[in-house]
Amino acid sequence: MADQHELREKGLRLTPQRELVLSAVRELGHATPEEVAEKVRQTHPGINLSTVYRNLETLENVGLVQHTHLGHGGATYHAAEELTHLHLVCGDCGSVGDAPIDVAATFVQSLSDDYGFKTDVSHFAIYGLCAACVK
Amino acid sequence: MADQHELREKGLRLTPQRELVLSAVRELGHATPEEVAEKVRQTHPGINLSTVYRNLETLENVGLVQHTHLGHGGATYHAAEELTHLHLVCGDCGSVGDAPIDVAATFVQSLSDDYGFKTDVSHFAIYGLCAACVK
DNA sequence: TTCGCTTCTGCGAATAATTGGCGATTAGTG
DNA sequence: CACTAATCGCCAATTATTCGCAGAAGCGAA
Repeated sequence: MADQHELREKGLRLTPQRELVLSAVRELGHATPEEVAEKVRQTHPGINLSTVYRNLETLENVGLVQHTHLGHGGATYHAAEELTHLHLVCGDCGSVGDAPIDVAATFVQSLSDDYGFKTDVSHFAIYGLCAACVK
Repeated sequence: MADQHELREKGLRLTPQRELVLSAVRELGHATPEEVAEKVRQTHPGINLSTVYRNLETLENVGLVQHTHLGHGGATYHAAEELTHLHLVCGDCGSVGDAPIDVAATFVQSLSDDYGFKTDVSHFAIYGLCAACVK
């Protein structure tokens, strides 16, 4: 596994739990801590929820994963690599759609030019109504 | 107070608590339920947190206030009238800046044209780094 | 003004989500 | 192989929000 490298390079110990959490996040795409825990437990039942929370936080600190707030209470986690899209959260049906970040390019640019605000497009959910619910 | 009208027109009973919650939201601009409760208690100490939560929800249902998730866990509430700006949340210092919604006009338009997604610009926080923290 | 129906409120318990403490375990180093 | 510090599992503690219920109050009608 090249995983070994990537974790250890960040100064982290390579524990099975850590690897499992990371790969669960990668496989799931979007996931809440609870969902990550569930996924991990499919193969390794003993893993504690606290451990999942702590590892998500650790992995986030070293930049391997990131979280987004999709509106409700809970955060959802992504692998850092695949943060190439925006989240379109439907306030009605709750679905989460994707759109390429390019759509926001000019918007981000204006915020930067006009306000000096550097938008973190990846950590940023967009609320509204999806096409299906608009009808 | 014209307040009487606006609440009763929506089919709500006009209770002191309700009015207090609404005016607290208006005075505070942004506020968490907790902050609203605190504000209200400055003049009327007996008011329960549950009541604040319930009234915020009720007021939201009739469109007088709205909530936004600014990233952490808690929601913050606004009066509906003043929802003419975006929230620029700084992930570093935690500050919440404002920008007129116009900045997002073309962005919103693209999402609508390309994805049929109707963005609720008012209920939508933007993450990033504020000008001060970028330096 | 009083009456009665229904909506609110206060209170306390119940839930959910997340965090923190602590002793036991284990990765990584020499 | 032994040692030290990071990490884990377990569980109690927080924090945020919701729920159930009995009593109080708003408001239209008599």
